[in-house]
Amino acid sequence: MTIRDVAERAGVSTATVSRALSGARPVSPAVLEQVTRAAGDLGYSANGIASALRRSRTDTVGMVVPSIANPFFTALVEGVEHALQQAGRQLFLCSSRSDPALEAQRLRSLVARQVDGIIISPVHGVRSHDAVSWAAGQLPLVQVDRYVAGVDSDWVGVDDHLALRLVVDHLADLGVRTAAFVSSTLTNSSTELRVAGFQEHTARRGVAVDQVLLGEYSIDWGREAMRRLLAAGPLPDAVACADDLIALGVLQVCAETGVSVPADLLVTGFDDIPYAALSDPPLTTVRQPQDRIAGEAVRLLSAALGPDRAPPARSALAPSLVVRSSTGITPSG
Amino acid sequence: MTIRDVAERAGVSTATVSRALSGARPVSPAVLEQVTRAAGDLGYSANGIASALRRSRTDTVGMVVPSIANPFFTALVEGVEHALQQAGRQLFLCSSRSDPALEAQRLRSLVARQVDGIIISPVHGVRSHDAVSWAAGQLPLVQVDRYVAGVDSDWVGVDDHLALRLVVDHLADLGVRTAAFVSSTLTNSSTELRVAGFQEHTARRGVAVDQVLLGEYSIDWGREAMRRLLAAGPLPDAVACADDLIALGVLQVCAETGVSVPADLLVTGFDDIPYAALSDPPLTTVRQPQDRIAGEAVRLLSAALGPDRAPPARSALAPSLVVRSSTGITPSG
DNA sequence: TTGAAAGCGCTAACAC
DNA sequence: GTGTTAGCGCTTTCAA
Repeated sequence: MTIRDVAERAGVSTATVSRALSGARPVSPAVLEQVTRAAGDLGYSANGIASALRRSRTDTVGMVVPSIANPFFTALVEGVEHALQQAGRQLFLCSSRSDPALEAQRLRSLVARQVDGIIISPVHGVRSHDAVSWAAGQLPLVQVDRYVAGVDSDWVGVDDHLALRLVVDHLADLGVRTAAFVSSTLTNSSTELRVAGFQEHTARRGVAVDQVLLGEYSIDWGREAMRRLLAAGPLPDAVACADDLIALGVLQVCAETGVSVPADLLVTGFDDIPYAALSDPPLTTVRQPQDRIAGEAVRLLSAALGPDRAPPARSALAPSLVVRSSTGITPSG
Repeated sequence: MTIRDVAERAGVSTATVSRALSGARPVSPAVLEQVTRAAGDLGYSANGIASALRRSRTDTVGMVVPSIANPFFTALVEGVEHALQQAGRQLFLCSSRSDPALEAQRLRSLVARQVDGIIISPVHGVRSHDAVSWAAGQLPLVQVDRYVAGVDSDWVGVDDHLALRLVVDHLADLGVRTAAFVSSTLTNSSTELRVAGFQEHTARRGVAVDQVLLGEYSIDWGREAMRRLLAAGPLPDAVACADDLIALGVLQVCAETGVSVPADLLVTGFDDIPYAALSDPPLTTVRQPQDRIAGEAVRLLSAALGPDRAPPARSALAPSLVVRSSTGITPSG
């Protein structure tokens, strides 16, 4: 079932069928009618691979994220998919599973499959460099959320420095004098900026930094980190976390061990995933404008796909603070 | 930068380059070395589109799910991606956003892009029929979790009937005499089987069915349903939910309105998403063997990609009950 | 407006 | 083990 079958049935050339079906060039109404009918009768659907080879474009965009289980990335992916769809493009989604080697493989695969462009949230600030840099040299590429330095590409994400200012100011205003920070090992831009922001703003507000614990972005690491804080001696006034998953793990251990939040300890997260409002107690967190990040990423990529070469853009969008019970009034208080 | 450039540089034919790089046929060590070096020097990476056109296969599998924000599907997707990767295939992921029209469009697009096969969790038991049936006629297709009846394809999912037996027996054993069920509108196989299972097993155990509320699989619908139950008068002894998102919404409203779970009301979910253990109180739920479902789906698809045509397989895998505080002892009790 | 024909980059016969 | 060559299905010159 190829374009030739349709051409024969409609009594025209393959060129005419192509033009009629794609609408690329005008075709007489009578012929259009015939071709449309013939294609319909035959149940013809064009071979996108052949078309892509000929046109050397696939109308497909690849996206690589460290995890599709993390609701933050899920929301980002949904936003990107939606925005792309409106631009008539498809999304080819890959998970790098936080593994630079797998990430490199995914990028090679996307380039081999001739996607028109790539949106990536790189795993690692250093170990992702070569693969991302190579890919950016092959085709238009936009980094989201995290970025690797030294790659000539656009970036869109949240203003991490501002975000930590919102968190620390909120805690300091509540009278916090000592605070710990639980984050991921310092391997990418976002993480580094969040830790740096925490250090800077606590210093500015005269809040003593109790501990900075580095692990990974997961509930399990949050649980582990909270256990370590408990084992280390007297708790600080607050624990700020670099993402909501960590914070949810921290809250879970608090509930298990009888640490009352917020009476004994204030806890904050980052991302405002849907489950942040459902924990015990509901979590105060930083809301990222994911839809705007996704939309901007697609916009930048579309621009990069166009003819004119613009200099790399970096846009840091403003986050907002969502205050819930984990730093607020306890229900029984 | 094509295979011809590599061939010229290596001083061999394009066919030899193809053979050397793909390993499809033996090549002398010296030539292999030359070709590899030439390709490396040039930074050559093969054009997968051209290769796909020639071989008429893409080594790519398409997957369509109703939502990538639902952690249940996220876990399923991760499992499928992992299993495919081991089989040397890539995943092309699409979200149908629970919209049959969008789902049909995604299927058309996947077929046009010549994926080798499709794994789909259909949106709707009836309205997905035509598109899924058409796609199944074009290429190998496996349905997961949900299915549309009357399509000649494999299916893998959980044994919903058994699952509801586990839930109802657990509740009945705890002394529950009246129970409500909160689910999605009856539009697909899973949902129907869960409601039917609830009805049947409550009847068997002599538990009176208070109400069956049908909406959608979301936290918001869980909230809304619980509000309706509160407004309707005396609460039943238990509320069973058709998925964890609904149950989390129910629990949230309970917490807000002072309904003590499990003292005043028992609540159960379905799926055992990661957040089911983090709610207030932690949620008793049915654990689906997602990894096994994903693995089995890929296995069935691989079989369907092979030469021999087997009759459609239906495998319903056994779930297990995970008991947590929402039906257990209250911490203060 | 339409058709003939070239060719996108690759791989698989088929020869040697 | 290697080269020559045809052709996957489509789009797009070019000519009519």
